[in-house]
Amino acid sequence: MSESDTPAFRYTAAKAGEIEPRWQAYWAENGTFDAPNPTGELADPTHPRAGAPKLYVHDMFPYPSGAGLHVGHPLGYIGTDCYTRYKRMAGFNVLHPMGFDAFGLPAEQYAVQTGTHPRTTTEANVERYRDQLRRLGLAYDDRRTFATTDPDYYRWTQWIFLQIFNSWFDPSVRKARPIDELIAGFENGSRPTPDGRAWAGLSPIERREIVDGYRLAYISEAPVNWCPGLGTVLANEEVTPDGRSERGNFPVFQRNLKQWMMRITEYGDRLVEDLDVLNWPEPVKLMQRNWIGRSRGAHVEFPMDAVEPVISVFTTRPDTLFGATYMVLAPEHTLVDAIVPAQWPEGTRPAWTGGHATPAEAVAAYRAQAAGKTEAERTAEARVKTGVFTGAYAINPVNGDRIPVFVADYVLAGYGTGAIMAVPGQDARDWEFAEIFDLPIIRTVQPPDGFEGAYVGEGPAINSDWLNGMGVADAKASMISWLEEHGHGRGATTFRLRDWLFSRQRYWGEPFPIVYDETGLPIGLPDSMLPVVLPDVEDFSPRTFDPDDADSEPETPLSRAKEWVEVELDLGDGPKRYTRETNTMPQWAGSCWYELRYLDPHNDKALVDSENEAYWMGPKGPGDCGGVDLYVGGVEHAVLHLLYARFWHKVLYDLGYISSFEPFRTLFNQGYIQAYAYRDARGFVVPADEVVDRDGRWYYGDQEVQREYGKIGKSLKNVVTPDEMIDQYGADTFRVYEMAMGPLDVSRPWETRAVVGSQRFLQRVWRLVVDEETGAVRVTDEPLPLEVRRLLHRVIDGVRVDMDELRFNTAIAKLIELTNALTPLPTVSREAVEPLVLMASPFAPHLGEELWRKLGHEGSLAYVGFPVADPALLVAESITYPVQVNGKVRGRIEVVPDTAEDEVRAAALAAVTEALSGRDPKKVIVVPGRLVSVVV
RNA sequence: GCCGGGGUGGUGGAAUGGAAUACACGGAUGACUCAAAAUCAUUUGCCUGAGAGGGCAUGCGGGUUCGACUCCCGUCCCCGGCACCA
Repeated sequence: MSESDTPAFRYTAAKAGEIEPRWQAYWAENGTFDAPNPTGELADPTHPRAGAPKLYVHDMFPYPSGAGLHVGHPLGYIGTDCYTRYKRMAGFNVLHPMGFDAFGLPAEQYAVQTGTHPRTTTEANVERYRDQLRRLGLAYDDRRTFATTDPDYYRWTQWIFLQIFNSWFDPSVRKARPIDELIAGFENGSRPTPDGRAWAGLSPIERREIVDGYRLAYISEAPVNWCPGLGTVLANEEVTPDGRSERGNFPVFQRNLKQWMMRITEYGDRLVEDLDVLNWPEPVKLMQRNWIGRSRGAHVEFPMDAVEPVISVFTTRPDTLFGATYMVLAPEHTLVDAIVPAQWPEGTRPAWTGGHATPAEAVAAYRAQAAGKTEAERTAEARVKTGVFTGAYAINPVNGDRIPVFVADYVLAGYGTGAIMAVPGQDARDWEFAEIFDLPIIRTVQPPDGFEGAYVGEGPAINSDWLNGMGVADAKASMISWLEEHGHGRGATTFRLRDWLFSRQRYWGEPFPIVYDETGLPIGLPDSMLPVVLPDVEDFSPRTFDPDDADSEPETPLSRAKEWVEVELDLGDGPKRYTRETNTMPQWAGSCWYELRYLDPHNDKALVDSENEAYWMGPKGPGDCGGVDLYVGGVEHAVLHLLYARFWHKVLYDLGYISSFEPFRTLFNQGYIQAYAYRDARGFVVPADEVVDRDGRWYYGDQEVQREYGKIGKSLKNVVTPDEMIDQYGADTFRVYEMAMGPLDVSRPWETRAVVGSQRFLQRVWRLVVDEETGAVRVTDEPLPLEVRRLLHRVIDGVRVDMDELRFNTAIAKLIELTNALTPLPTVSREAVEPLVLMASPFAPHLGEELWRKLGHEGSLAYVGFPVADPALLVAESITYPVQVNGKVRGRIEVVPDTAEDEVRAAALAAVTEALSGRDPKKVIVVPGRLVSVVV
């Protein structure tokens, strides 16, 4: 395009490039988007929205990577920005903050490669992100921003850790309580110690060990996911189903290691139940329910016929107990050795022994074989059931039957009790195993006629004594009562959810506010010693290993900072030597509570002032959970972040620090912007922006290439950045395009060549106000033609509804319609243009401000009321009725509103006489205001 | 395997059980221009027809209804989650 030919005052990328930074500077100077708190340093009673209804809108904050933003990243941010700008205009006191999730692996890995300190790269990346977001015109309250790596922030992350460390879960009230209350109970004798010993008779160390066993944050030596390739342990949530690390895709091994855990399992019931009150997408709730995996059933005790130990099993189907024909223990089950007899019992079938001379040998061989398999191998083997007889028999408590006990790896050590009663008639896995080992199958629920295999459905109980004829639910309840009465078991609930592995062997994370004394037991530091600042070290690389070296030992980077680790402190009993905890917290820690800190970001007395928390996040009434009014982010956080954040929030609620018991009342998952990538014949990716489309085929130079659809990324050579789009079209055009592409929650492909449509729309809006040749404002005060006025009010009405429901694509379509209706009019009326500019401004805020100013207004439009439709004008002047004959439209009639039904009917029949071709209508349906349907 | 979500023009998408395809991209034609770009105007689901019109279309097959993209049953395909969880 040649500069000289373009009208001097047309809205172009260059014009946008001049307007946009000017308004961004104006907003920053005037603190336009600062939201007043009810109290504290951010209170402002003179603010235009002080005392107005509040709205807290919150985005999942970004991890500022070295690569910067691509066009996909800001989709949700633009969405919340449009929404909050609209709501602010509509009268709400809107809080919309942004921060940075800046601890984590990439900065550390980059640091290891380049020798730059992670803080240096992190700070540079954060600055770059701030600039990129600022250029988009996002309206944040900049006073409330922070990075999780700021010591002022992670001081409170550490403080919350200490609250969790200093709490225990009291099942009788189903909530966390201060650990001091537990200790007081032991001291005054109102609470017995777990093993019944008298508290007074215990040594201080024994007492500390007992108390440590109750803490919500605790150290355990338990099987954890050890990833030698990363040099760190990982949470279950960070391990893929095939047993590899989600980050880096290295093998993960089960190892017994001493690690910090959080007792999230205690919150299993509440985490499941409170999902019901959340306004979240159902798929996300379902994923959380599945992850937590609450199962209700019973524990049943099976005595052995020859030895002492009793085997406890968990079952969800106590009603099928009469069909339990054998038992299975996980290979790792601790009772296996205790029940194995010296010899195979008389008459043991050869197929059960695995060819071994004694049960001990058979079990040992099977265990060795099972332990040698990785998770991936176990899954890969198509789940053919394997196992071996232990030589032992148990007694089915309900009928006294003697049933064989097997060891098999289809029973998992980590779930339930690690042992099952096998009911092949009602369980597909047990059925398979029973067929292989030729074990008896007893049906205890009547299947439908002709049914083959394990029947897990509903039906009357059979072969089950007093249960016979009962439905499954009744039979379960009846069996549980019987078990409890006879001391053979009790109703029980188990969870798939495991406790949260909370320590990592990394440098770039929050240090634990924990030291160890000479006993080796952990001691929480007092608040006065926070923050525990991450020390500067020479070598911040974690020790990594050969990814397949399962026997390697974790080594934390902080353990090499000797002068930091070995410390003299006075913890109230005089100066003593202590050793600091050298693990760091996982990346999730910082995002577990950030929604609270935005409310009161500089408070150094508390993580958040309770009045401010109650104002922004408090429950709106009895039964309401409180929380952020709208939380927007990707569905990839459906379990990890969202589960951890809910857990911390509930602990803080239990301890009385906050009034909301859920962090995010409403959740919205935005879709992803994806992009096409192209590969040549050899399978190599070619730059997407150099591929041309000819007749439905794609060419790179003269060679044809194949198109695929997927993520935006460097390796796919299809990255488009917001900065490029801003340079080529301006931020407003980019914003409108992203919002107009489709519904916010749907993923869609990026298409740069379609962006021009959004620019044309903004150009037309601009042209309505400004003469492109002279720059003069061309708006008049003439009244609008009535038809256009009616359209204007229909658009206002529709746009408000769309905005409230985050349906920005249809809101923009309506604005385009209005613009297209105004464009051909001989004069441009202020009556239409001002509402149009106001309605367009959430999407194109810089253009909106500029035109508002040109229209003669002072200051910013951020607090000007959003247009309101006149209901009188929403009623159409006349109504067009389509007239259907046998479901097909054969004519139309036009009538004034409120025409009597008889009249409409007569007019309609007259309009379709030709189509009726003399036939008599059997039936005529008049839908008022809609259509007329004639049946012949 | 189980559980979700989704299949509408060349493309992104629109449609409280009531005119399918709004709005935009792309395409076509025209105006302006020496020309091109930009802009503006017209047009654009498919088939058929000179035209008026007619027929067919919301993955596929049924059903409910005066009327179905929308509700119900079956089926195929795509995307996502979980995966021996007793």
